[in-house]
Amino acid sequence: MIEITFPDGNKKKYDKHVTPEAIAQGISPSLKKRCVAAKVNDNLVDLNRPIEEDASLRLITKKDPEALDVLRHSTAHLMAEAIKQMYPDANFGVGPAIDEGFYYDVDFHDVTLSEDDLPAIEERMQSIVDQGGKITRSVISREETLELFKDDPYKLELIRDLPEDEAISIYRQDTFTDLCRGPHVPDVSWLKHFKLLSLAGAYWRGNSDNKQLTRIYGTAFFSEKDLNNHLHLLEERKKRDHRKLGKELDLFMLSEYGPGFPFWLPNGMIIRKEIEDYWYDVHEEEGYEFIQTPIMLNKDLWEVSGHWENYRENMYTSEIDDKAFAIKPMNCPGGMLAYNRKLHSYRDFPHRVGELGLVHRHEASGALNGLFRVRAFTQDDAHIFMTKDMIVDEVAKLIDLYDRVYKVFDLDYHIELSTRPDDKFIGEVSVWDASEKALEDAIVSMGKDYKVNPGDGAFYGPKLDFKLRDSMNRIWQCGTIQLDMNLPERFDLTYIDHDGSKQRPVMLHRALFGSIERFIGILIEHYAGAFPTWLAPVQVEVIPVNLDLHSDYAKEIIGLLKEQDVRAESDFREEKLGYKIREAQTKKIPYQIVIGDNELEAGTVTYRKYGEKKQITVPAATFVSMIKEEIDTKQ
RNA sequence: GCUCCCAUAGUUUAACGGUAGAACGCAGCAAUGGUAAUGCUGAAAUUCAAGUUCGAUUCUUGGUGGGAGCACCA
Repeated sequence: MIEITFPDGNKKKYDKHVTPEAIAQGISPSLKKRCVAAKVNDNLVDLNRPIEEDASLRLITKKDPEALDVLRHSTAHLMAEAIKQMYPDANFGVGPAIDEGFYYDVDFHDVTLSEDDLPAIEERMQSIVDQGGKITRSVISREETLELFKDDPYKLELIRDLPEDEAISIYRQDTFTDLCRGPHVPDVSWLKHFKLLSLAGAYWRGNSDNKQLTRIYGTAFFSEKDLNNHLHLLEERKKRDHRKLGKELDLFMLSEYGPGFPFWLPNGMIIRKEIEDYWYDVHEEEGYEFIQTPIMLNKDLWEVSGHWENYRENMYTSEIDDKAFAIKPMNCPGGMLAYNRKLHSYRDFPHRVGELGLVHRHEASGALNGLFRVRAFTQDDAHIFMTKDMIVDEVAKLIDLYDRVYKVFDLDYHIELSTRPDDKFIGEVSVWDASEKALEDAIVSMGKDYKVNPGDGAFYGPKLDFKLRDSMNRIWQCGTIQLDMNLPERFDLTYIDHDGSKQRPVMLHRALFGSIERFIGILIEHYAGAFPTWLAPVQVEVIPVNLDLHSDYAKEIIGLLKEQDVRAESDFREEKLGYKIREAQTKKIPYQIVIGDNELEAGTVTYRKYGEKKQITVPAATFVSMIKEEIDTKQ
């Protein structure tokens, strides 16, 4: 007999070799039906895997997050089986479950697959499912495995990399056998709701020196409904694509004359200026000073900063008067020069210096993507100089600031702490430990949760990253707070301490939006182009019912709004009311006002808010103060 | 940078290797209106370079740009 401990702490005796499936069945047949896999001593295993000794057991049902991974991994195998049947020469790389689905990397050799081939593979997958079949696991010897996969070069490579003493498991279903750690669903009949989505090249083992395989992406769910919801989400993301909306709303453009160098158009400029003004306001309140450093500086400076050595391939260079210059890829070196222009006292710390700095980086052509990845962008940078014992308070203050600003944009976030890399780092381990502790203390003091990424810090210091979640469930890294132990040394930064001695300040880099360009790209998709009133390029569209009778009153209303700096417009073309209303809607203007005889006589306006159906008539002055309030509070 | 895919008026798009067609937008004319498209008329396009062909938007090669990924991303 062995003893099984359940998640609620209950213990129960079972015969040796009992399977999780049998245990589930014993509890209730309906539970067994919902079970996908099990966690035995925290290892995810198949339901029919016998348990040999005392263990803790957690049954994984369809509701558990791990269950989707199992399902999707099994669907990847199903896809591989279908592909093997259709393309017998295909060789397989790896085929894991990922966040929203799965993929499998396949070497089709001389065959080039296109997206048009995916439906046929899907059909084959479906017919395999229709035939039904168990998925079974077996453990075989290394020699047997090597023999079994002798025609699969990628699998052989994976097998050779497995530790000598590790048991090698394979999974079989019907005609298909794959090297796999598992676990899998017990039966292919579980795999009903899947969809193949796209394909693209992917380097074998993620190394650009290796051959490129064809990666096929797909997704799978337990129910038709979940699958459809996910497909709708993907469609909605496509609809909100900032490149599409940016064109429709005339916010920005890209030209083939400047790949990766965005142009800001009048509408986009309004949004950008609002955000920058807000940034200056809020930082001024927080005690920041502002600078702007040159875009181009002598190569000697980049040698001091280390960029010439470490970042050269991403820098644009030029010559001035026979001297080598580089366009800045980061703002910090210029900021260091500004700091060093004079002596600093501990009394002036923390010394906070902000810069909306335009940087240029030569990104690989294939990396460019709308406003998300560009070659020229504005960092909302700041450098803060202080003493060691100020770190906790200052970082806490920053977290509070970030928290407030992200709320304004209705963006959730979580914090990740990246710590000292294992090998490549500068400075003393004890200093690193203290710095990491300071960052942690700051987070804790603000009552925030965080996740640790061990070894993910930059070589020059630990950092906090702020990962935003948008309305389409995507994660974006925007904010960052990084301690820097490198540049203060390289630029020999100092301050005068109490006792008159020269000391080295602590410095941190921080950005709230990261890149203004990218942040606006995120906002476009987050809001689906329907910006909150304070950001909207046009805030009010005034529509007269009859041009002859109501134009003057329309102009009067616009005058009232403009007096309060509300961006109001009217279209005095000879078009029908319905036409103008439709246009205001397609432009996603927050407020449309219709005025006719009724409004003219009563001195009122009839407004409708974007996204709502109801029409409300109020005195003109009431409307003005209402919208003014909404704009001022950035609702 | 790599693999695959794509490139037609300002925008979205149609055209077996044989006259480039539409919708929106723009301009002109008429219609004067109450919550998502009034009608008529007009101007407006084959990404660039080479090749195959009697003839190329269509086929081939290359350039440029874009997309999906990969790699990259202090």
